Amino acid sequence: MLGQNRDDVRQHNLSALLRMIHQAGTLSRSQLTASSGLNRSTISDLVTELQELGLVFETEASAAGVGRPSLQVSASDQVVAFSVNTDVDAVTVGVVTLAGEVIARRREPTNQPSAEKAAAIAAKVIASLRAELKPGTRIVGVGVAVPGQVRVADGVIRLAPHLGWVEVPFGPMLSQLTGLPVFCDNDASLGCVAEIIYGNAKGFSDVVFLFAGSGGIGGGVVINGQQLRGTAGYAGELGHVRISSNKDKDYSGLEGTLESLVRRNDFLETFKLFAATDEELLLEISRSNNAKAQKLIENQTDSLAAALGTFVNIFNPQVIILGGFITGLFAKEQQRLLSGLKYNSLAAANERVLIRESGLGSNMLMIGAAELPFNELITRPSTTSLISAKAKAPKA
Amino acid sequence: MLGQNRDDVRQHNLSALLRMIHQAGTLSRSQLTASSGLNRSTISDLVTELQELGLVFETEASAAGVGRPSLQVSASDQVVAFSVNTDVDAVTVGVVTLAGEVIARRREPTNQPSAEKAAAIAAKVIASLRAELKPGTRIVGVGVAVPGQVRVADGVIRLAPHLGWVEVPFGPMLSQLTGLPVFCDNDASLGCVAEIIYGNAKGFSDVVFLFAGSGGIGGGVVINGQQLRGTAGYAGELGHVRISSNKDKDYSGLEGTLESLVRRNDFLETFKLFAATDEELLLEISRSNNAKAQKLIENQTDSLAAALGTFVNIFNPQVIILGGFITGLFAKEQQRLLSGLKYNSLAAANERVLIRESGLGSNMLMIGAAELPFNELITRPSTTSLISAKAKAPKA
DNA sequence: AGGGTTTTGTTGCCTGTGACAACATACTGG
DNA sequence: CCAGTATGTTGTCACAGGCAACAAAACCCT
Repeated sequence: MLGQNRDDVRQHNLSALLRMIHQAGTLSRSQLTASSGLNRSTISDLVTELQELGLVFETEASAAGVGRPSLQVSASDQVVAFSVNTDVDAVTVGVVTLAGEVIARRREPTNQPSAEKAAAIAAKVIASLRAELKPGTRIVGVGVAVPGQVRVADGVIRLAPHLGWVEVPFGPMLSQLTGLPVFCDNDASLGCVAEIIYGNAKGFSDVVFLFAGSGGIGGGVVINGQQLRGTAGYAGELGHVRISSNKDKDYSGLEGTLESLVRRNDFLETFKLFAATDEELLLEISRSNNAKAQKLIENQTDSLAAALGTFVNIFNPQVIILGGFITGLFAKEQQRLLSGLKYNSLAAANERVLIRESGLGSNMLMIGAAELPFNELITRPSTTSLISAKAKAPKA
Repeated sequence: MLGQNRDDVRQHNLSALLRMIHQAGTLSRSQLTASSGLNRSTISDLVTELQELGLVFETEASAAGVGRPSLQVSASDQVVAFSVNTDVDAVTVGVVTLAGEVIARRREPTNQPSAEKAAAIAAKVIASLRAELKPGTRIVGVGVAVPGQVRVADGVIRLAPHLGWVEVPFGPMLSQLTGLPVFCDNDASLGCVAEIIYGNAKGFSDVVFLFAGSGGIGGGVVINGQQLRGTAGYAGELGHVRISSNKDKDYSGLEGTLESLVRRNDFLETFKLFAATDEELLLEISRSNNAKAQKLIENQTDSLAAALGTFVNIFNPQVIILGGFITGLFAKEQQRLLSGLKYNSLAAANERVLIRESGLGSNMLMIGAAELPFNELITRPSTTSLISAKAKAPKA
């Protein structure tokens, strides 16, 4: 349907306003008027509708400046989404408000859970968090961040190597257990979205995101404001980009890739650590002073630079966001990384690119995953149905 | 301006219809009704407006089937764009109608022309072709395909290594000489667009295009129906993707890239040719039977496969279109290429990807370049001004 | 040949949406 | 307290597309 009829305009404008409010948290009506280009009276009408839908609320202005103070429009904190991150060592569940705030988070340690087990854990925590929600709170749905390749359309995990999941319909499973709509996507892609809305890529439209955790290297890309997903949702696998003729294989079995060359485990071995949090590892990297460690840092920095060069040539982004232990390489060997990047990319494309560290820390995936159900709501504000927190029959 | 007002709807629908007609050449009103989702009466109204703008014309149906025959709506062949391709050995200028037909083409041989010289040649040929246009013909503008990095916004060529152009405002130069609006873009990007509209990628929304000519390897990418351009228009430099630790440099000075490993000149040397057209070279590749040539073909096929694997991991496209001499590798070593691609990419992403040869031949760049001005017209059908072919004061 | 059926174009009317202008409201600053 | 400025509110208006009824042009069957 390429045509657009009358009703679509209303939907579009309602959606555009809600998106602005969601991303900013709070905006004045006059700001909405200015940045939407719509008439004052139209904004008034649309905001009233959003209010009636229970998605936003208005508050008196804290007058500052000449003229009549504009009403402040805020995203409702009575509208929430659950976010789930299934990782090798834990299942983490969060509650995120439409205003973008993480109001609860619970981490359930486990060890390489099967999909069934992870879904059961997630459903249990969701039920418990749901019971604690304030009365009147309504739920949009559940967003799941998975370290692996996800078929976004139907929530099937095609391959999550560290979890050992192959072709698992995790989305439907969790939906069955919770009775809520569930949306799944790759963790790094969601991290990228979160960084753009609330983090260090805020406001940028062309962003490359690279996250290096214990589960290898994941990537997320946003181009012209749109998430790169590809035909089936498997795009953006930046860790599996081949940059070397090396025969080392990565976790997905591919040779000479970024993930096969920039490895967290190499650092753990060199520092003689069995396990470490990202914070501990970053500290070790920053204060390392022996030759062997330095050599490792330099080699990995060079590999990272080669990959970043390729990304710059392919995407010509405004900013590259680094997350996980590779931020340590950036911090310690910034000059080497930047000159390597220059060396491996075209001048036209690399001259304006910014490199930044991830800015959201541990809430990143919670926020990113919640964007999945929120995005449904924001795209169709007046037709998406919300579910009451206390949907089950209350005891008399 | 995220908001959308009443007038935008009309523009949007007008634009959507014109785009459909442009791509199909001719469509019946009922087809327009069906695929736009708009009402019959609305279509009637919109088509009338497009007709009044002189962009389309209607003809009686060649009745086939029950029911009243639907009027056929065709793109006007009185509305044309000039396309220009500046290459190392020639400047080629074409005239393309809004229906997508190349009605004239002229090739002016030259030798590594300066930007000034190329612009002068192009302007001269445009003037001569313009004089031959049928009276009543109107011109949309000029589209230029350049083998190099182009800042799309203002038509500045940042670097065209083979032409030796650095930071040249070719667009403004040619606009000055012709008095027409001029739009520039990278040649391979335009080839990709052409293949999607009229060629072997017709109808696909996620396409990777790779063209290997005498000027190295260029790439074009379309994601979700949108051309990948990046912040400044330098995205899609697929030839400069690093796939090896090799120290060989490509034409832009980058090491270990696809372009440094898959080289036309290697074939010319092996076949002891000084120069050859693509057709001649493809013939040589297809009938080569000595061990040395075979080894070369296999090596280059492997390099190509590694790069394609990376593209599949990054973009998860529906189809990859190959153009230039690498189609010879695909034709001769298809199995090797496909299994190499599988080896170098994730199963989820590679399982459905198609590989095809370019289908437009020598008109590809003419069509692609013409899309640049046409796209302006199609985006804003009622406000874009067209220029009469005989704009100069006629002699009494 | 002619009436029935099907599909499409045309016309006039209707509804909903955003623009606009006039007015009301709420603040600052002298 | 009044001028100035910015914003919210209200009623009217213009205009785009939907819709229904009718006309037109083909096919099909008897």
